[in-house]
Amino acid sequence: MHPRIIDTLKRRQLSITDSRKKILELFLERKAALAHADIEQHSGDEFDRVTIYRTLQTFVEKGILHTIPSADNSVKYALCKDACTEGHHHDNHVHFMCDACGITYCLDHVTVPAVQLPPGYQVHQLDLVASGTCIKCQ
Amino acid sequence: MHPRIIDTLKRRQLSITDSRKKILELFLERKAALAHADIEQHSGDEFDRVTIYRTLQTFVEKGILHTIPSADNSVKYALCKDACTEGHHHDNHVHFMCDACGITYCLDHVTVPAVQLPPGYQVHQLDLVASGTCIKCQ
DNA sequence: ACACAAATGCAACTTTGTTGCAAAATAAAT
DNA sequence: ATTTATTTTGCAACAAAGTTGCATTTGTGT
Repeated sequence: MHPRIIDTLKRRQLSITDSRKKILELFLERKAALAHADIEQHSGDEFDRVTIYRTLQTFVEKGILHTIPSADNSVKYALCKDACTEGHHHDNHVHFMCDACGITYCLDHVTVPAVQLPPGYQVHQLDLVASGTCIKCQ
Repeated sequence: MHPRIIDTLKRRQLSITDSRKKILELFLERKAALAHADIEQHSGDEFDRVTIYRTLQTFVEKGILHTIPSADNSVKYALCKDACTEGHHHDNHVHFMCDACGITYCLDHVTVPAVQLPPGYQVHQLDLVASGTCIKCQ
């Protein structure tokens, strides 16, 4: 088991349960964004669907995961960096979705450039999703 | 009826039907992005749910509408500018989603800035969604 | 080991999206 | 203007995705 799992849960005062450990581990080892359906498959009927929904929701609320918007009604989740505060991710990194393999990555080292909005608009969050061909699918 | 409706449909060689006229009119008069559910409500049981799904799909394929990604599993649709070619919108404008009133706008005059991706990634599309407080909700 | 709190699983349900096909509406041809 | 061909619609049935309440189980702190 990945050493960061217990720590991550304890720091948020979350009970340490099998499903939470397993789901966190999935994210830590895959290093890519996962949709609810992906988790359901890879956890092999170990947990109830409802448990997965609730776990993902809790992880987002506690700042362990963040959601990645998509244009096809399939929200994905990805690990927040530790700096994230609870509730949102503030580091505004770019997401990349590969059209070929379908994998979505957080490009942690690419930051979203500033945009100049018309006067009167207050921005709280910026999400930039790039899609195309990833480095493995060239 | 808005004068552009018939023209927009004819140019794409689409049959001119009640549902298509009505749905196009909704977008033209609201000037904001609409989700499937919004359309279902505002067309008042006039059309079958299936017809709305198919109409939206057709409009996206024909370049009349484009989709706006979201992080909450509720894809929205918005009118393409006339310059759009069929299939996608190429003008890469910014989208703004207001947390207060829930309305999503296309900011047609704000373009997505270039981002420098790591070598090996080929970008075909960039989507930038800003969220916060819109000019009416300050 | 015990009591309390929290999380899970189950069942039932709602909402959302899809598919095939007959009926209806639109477009094209005569 | 009427007929024929094509396209679109509505219905029904279904599949998938997400939600809620509640009893049972699991985890936490003493």
